[in-house]
Amino acid sequence: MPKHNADIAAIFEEIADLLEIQGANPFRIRAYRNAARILSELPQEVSRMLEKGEDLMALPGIGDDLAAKIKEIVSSGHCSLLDRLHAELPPAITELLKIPGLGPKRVQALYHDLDVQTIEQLHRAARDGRIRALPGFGEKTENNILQAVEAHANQAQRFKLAIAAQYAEALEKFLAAIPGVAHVTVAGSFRRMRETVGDLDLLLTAPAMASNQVVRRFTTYDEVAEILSAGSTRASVILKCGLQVDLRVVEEESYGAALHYFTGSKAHNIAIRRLAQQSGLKINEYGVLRNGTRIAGETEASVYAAVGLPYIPPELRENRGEIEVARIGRLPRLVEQSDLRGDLHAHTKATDGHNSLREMAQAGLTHGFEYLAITEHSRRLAFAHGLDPQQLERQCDEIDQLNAKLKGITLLKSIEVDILEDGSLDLPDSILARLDMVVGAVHSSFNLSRAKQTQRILRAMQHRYFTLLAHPSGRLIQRRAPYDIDMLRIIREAKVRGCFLELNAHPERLDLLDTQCQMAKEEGVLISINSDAHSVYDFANLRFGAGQARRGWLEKSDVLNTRPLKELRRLIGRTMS
DNA sequence: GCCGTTTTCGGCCCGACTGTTTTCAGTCG
Repeated sequence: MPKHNADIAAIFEEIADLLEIQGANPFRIRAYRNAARILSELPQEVSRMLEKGEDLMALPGIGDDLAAKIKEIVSSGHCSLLDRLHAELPPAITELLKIPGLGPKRVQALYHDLDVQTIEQLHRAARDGRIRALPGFGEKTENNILQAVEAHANQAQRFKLAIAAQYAEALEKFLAAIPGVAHVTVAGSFRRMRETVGDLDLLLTAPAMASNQVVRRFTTYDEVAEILSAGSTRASVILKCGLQVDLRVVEEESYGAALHYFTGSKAHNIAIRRLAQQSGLKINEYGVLRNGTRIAGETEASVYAAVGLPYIPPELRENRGEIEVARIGRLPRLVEQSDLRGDLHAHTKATDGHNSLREMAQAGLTHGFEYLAITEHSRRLAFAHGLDPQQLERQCDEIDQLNAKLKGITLLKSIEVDILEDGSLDLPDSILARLDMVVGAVHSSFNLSRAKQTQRILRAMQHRYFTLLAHPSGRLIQRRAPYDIDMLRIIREAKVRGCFLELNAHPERLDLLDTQCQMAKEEGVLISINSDAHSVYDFANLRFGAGQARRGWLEKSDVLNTRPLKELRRLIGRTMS
């Protein structure tokens, strides 16, 4: 069984959980969690790195011991430390940590005193009133556990960014209207534009005297289903939709420090605070302090400046090397949504879209596009009314006629052609030759082996008219795993063939992943940030695509559709045989 | 368990809220 990075990360997470219950050194536990995070974000497989004889200790947070453990897991399929821990503690016990309110100490006590090993046993113990008798527990804690266990059954999922945005924006409006409130900012993973968010972190500024009142008002928001906690400066609630919202109120002078703290990521914050420590400073959510005296904190930039760094954009704050490049003045100038001059993936009602060519062109114009590629599905995708060669011919004629009348925007003749299982394209060269560009995509046979799936896509990219690979990994967030492919080989082939990869901005896709964007950038392959619009409203999704691109460190020059039309035509116009 | 402008030991981010006690541990973000 090949071990993927995610498998190894899961083993390290489990080790961390078990060590925590045993009361091990917290920094040792952190080392395992840190390694799990590093591995799950790593774009290449460590098993492959080992095959190639690369040194795992070059990875941040991986030292002698963890490198040896990774080797052991890859070669033998198991980890002796985990085996030993399983012999010492019941294997299901880490499940108990997922119950809100239960941490390692309480889980340890429940196991030791009541032999609670599973969530079912926990439920019974709480119902029978046996928990309240334990030292450090009480009636209230027991009740909370009971409720948390019952809520765990239909536990809250992570929310896709676009969905969270709807709740966030409504809340922002509500909060901004509260007397005394100056700033309202959604921080946390939402501000970092992560593809899904576990909760919303809202930061408000208000005078200290008003703080209490502001928190109370927040808890009366119409959509609040449950108040988890509410103090004088912070509160947590669950909305009716199941989304948790954490609110924090600070004074204006602390806005920057609080925003930095509340935006995260945790790993980034820890690294920044460590830097501060090294120069005798302390950073908390109220400011940057030297010997107890505030020296910065009103803006985020002032916090970074205090530790000798330029402002780091939120999307980069994952502790994936951004601090090191900031220190040497090499931060990327991240691409902005407004840099996009066009969109290279859109459908009309000729197939499964909802608007006409003209309506899509008009909408493109209002989004400031100079060009828009029309990319219907091809005949293989019958359920989407995919076009056959004759239908595509007719659409090309229509586009030519419309282009003669349109001012300020040019429609590009294209197609989202199916890449068939053997890597051939779903339409003949005779019609592909007439197009401005060819977008290829996989819509079937998702479960091929890694070798076959990779070969399939490589072969498609070798086609003389192939221009752009749409949604390269095929994953649907929380619904469908990516197909098993060697993305680095595909990116390198794109470089050789002079073609491009898409970052599909649809909130369900956001495909390429951020780390894969970074990989493409390093290999010198341009990315096209496309909406995959099926209606005039979908161009708004480019916001999420731009966010993902920024998380992938992409600059304007790394993005194909930041180019003016003339340059774009030169780039997509290559014909290789 | 990792790591080094505090270099091979001795540190490792920091504060709010809750519940149980009565000064603090546990949990969470």
